[in-house]
Amino acid sequence: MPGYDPSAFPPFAVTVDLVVFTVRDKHLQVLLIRRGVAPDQGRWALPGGFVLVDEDLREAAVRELAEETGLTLRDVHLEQLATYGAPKRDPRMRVVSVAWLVLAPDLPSPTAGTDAADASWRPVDDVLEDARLAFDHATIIRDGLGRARSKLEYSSLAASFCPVEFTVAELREVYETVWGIRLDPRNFHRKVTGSPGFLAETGETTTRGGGRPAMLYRAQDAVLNPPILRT
Amino acid sequence: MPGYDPSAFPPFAVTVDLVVFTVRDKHLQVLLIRRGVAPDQGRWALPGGFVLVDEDLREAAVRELAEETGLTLRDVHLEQLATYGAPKRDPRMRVVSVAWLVLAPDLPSPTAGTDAADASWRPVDDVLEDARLAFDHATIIRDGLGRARSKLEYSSLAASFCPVEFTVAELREVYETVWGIRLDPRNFHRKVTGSPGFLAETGETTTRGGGRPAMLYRAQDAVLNPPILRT
DNA sequence: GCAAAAGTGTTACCCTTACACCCATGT
DNA sequence: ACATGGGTGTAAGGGTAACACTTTTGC
Repeated sequence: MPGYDPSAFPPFAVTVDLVVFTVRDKHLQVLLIRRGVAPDQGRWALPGGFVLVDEDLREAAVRELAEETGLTLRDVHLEQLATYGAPKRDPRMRVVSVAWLVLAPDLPSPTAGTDAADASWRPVDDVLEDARLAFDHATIIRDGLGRARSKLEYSSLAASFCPVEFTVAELREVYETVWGIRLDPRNFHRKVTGSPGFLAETGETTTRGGGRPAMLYRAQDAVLNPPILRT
Repeated sequence: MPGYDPSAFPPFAVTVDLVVFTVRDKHLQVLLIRRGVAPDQGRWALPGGFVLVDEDLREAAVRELAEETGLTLRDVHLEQLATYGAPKRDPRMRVVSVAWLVLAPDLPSPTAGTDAADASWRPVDDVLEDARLAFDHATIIRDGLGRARSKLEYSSLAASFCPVEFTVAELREVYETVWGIRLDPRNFHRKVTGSPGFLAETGETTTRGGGRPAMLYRAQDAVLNPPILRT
């Protein structure tokens, strides 16, 4: 492989696709956009777009996130998921797409004020059942779901689904929703409040949710060694 | 974003880079190739190359693996690592590289009979210290090392570093080398032989390594739920 | 007072850990 | 016989899981 010859390699288009998850109404939901043009016109697709000439991949993801949802890095967790580049995944041309996983809190109308008028939250389970998704986006969402589920186990990422200040019960609901299981509220409480580096007390309480006032916490670090209980 | 206009998006070159790890001489080693041309001439680099027009990304990784090392999917574990596309990572042009993690057994002369004459195994620790690596390949290797270390914990991937038939002690040496720790041979033995779906007995034994003959095993499934012990 | 949710105490159980001990080979 | 590594037994300790119980609010 001697020095590069511009005509020696095929040109690709490079895009970013965003798998934006949130927990809303006791369901894990993913942000989708209805395609207005062919191919796959009328189908749901992941938000995303082309990477610009002088733009890093993460920059492109952040930009598209802001353009299509109004969300910023202060609001969400963002990490690279995987890259998809099957030759015919887009029938028009050779497109390689770098997919990003975004975990967002259930903000009020996160898609308002954007140009993506046809964006909406859809329950992940439903979406993967019908699977009338554009391109290979069903696969990408499936991969994102797997990543999200496994990462909750050994990180404190669940807090990314919560507002800045949240209660232990709200955090527990995230785990229960994403994993589709029930957790013992008492053991869960002990577990997360006893994990150093996970939660930081705010000193304030709230009675949203009813019952005895609950302590409000903020997320603290990032990774924690022993996994969160699952039974 | 109306229909695609071929002149509306910038063209990229897309490559694959391979982070091939093996355990050799009690050290985790990575396969590197000395660059013969500018830029970064004379520096060590990861094996890799351009993705072809009608080729899937994984196909490209498999092809490059065979071309540069002679290894095939029957020999190794291969999984996508991450994608790197900083605008100036290659000074000549805009290159997006999809990196793949390869875990290979310590085969006899795996680079023989290939066109990559300057390929050689280098201890990962040394490589990341000097860091006279081409492009952003130090970052890629670091990411690959992190992935390999964490994946050993909750998968049976360690067996990918072993020959087809291996002893429990050989498997243990993989963990000890990759994690840089010592494991209790007796507890380790109980742990792995007691994990259903991890090891399959061959019925044969070997005395390589000395002492009492050791049972030979083959790798069985892929994932196992409880993590391997680390103390 | 009563319902509802927050949070604490307690105990059985299991898995890990540490290490004593026996087994089967080569020399 | 003895060294070397393979493999089993066993008991202490720590974390999990299940659940009784107390606390603090709203209605």
